[in-house]
Amino acid sequence: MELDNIDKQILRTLFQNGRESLTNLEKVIFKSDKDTMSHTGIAKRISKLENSGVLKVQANTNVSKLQYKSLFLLMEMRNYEEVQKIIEAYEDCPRVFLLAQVTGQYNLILGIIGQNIDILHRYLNFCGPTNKQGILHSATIFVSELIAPKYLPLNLFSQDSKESECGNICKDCSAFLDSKCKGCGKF
Amino acid sequence: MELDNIDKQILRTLFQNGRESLTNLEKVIFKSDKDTMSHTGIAKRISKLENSGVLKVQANTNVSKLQYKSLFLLMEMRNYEEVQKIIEAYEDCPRVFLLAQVTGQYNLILGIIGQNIDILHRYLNFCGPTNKQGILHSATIFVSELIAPKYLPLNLFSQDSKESECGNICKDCSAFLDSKCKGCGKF
DNA sequence: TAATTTTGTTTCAAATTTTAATAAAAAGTT
DNA sequence: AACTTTTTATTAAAATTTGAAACAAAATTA
Repeated sequence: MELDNIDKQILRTLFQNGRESLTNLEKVIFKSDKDTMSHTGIAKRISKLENSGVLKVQANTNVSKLQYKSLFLLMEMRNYEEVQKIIEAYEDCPRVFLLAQVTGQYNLILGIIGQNIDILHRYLNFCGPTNKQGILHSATIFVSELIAPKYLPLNLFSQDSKESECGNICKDCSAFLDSKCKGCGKF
Repeated sequence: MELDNIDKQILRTLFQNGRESLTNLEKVIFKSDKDTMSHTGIAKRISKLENSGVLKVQANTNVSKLQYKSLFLLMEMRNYEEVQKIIEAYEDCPRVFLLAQVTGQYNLILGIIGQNIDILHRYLNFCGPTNKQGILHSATIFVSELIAPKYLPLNLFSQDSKESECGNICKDCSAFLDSKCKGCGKF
């Protein structure tokens, strides 16, 4: 997918305000431009960008404002198959705000979020990826301040109670039973 | 800032589609709910969330679809002052999609993005944060696949030609002069 | 308790979005 | 080159949505 200047202008403007009206987009994008485009044309551009999977306009959340805490996990797995297992288990975990397969000493990086440090510790100890098989080595890095992005695309407030992919059953967990942890998706 | 269930529903729904109309939000949020709220009420909730800095509806971009490449940098700086210098220099860099101050062996994590591997290498060698003073140690981790978030809030297509904070002057750079690099904000 | 602020409702005109019909341009085929 | 198809954009009208204003209720503060 190649983007032309109009596409980039659209992305740029919607980055500032994702709910900007089409009529305003028309004005803003072509304010100092020789060529113009109708708001209907812009609407079609947006649909095309969305349908091709390049653009998604979303509610991003400033987790610092909510006092949430986060950490990064660097993981070295025994082999590629184990990497895949972790990815499958945790890619939809509501606590995972970042998941990347990488090359070098480590082969996975995860970003994990929690309502407070306690919950993060509990996650690490009981149901997080570092409890899985196939890990040769891992490093935990606590975030003292997340500077960018200021607003993160987080499905924090997911209510889906579909079976968790990670294989952990909250109702078997003492932290959950003691109400110290509210379980997946109950942020 | 505390969020109640209606706020969470709003965030959840706008996470799925940031341009959902207020009228639809009303229908979706209260479809199976005993209490309801007018679309005007929801609009006021959204404004409040935005004004308090918790929510921002933005265009997020799927960088994989654009074939962009990325890497993480872990940096250990000599002292806190040097950490601050890097943050000030790079927090607004259009290539930096992630910037966090952390504790442990390293004290900074950066995520860097580029149109291709070449540009990333050039950035590392010439104008990236690893060229700054005060670095005791750094590790570069190339991303082979970014799994989550699928859509990143990136100001990739920024056109602002305001002076770059990083202190590098593109017009003094051979890569820029040779058109091998298009400079900041010219994605 | 009273005053103030916050949060929400209703109503309705103004603004916006969507649809459909059409045209022009670009890409693909013979 | 000529023709067809596909893509992209325009206009205009209809349908929908938004936002302002006036008001009411609830929560907060003095």
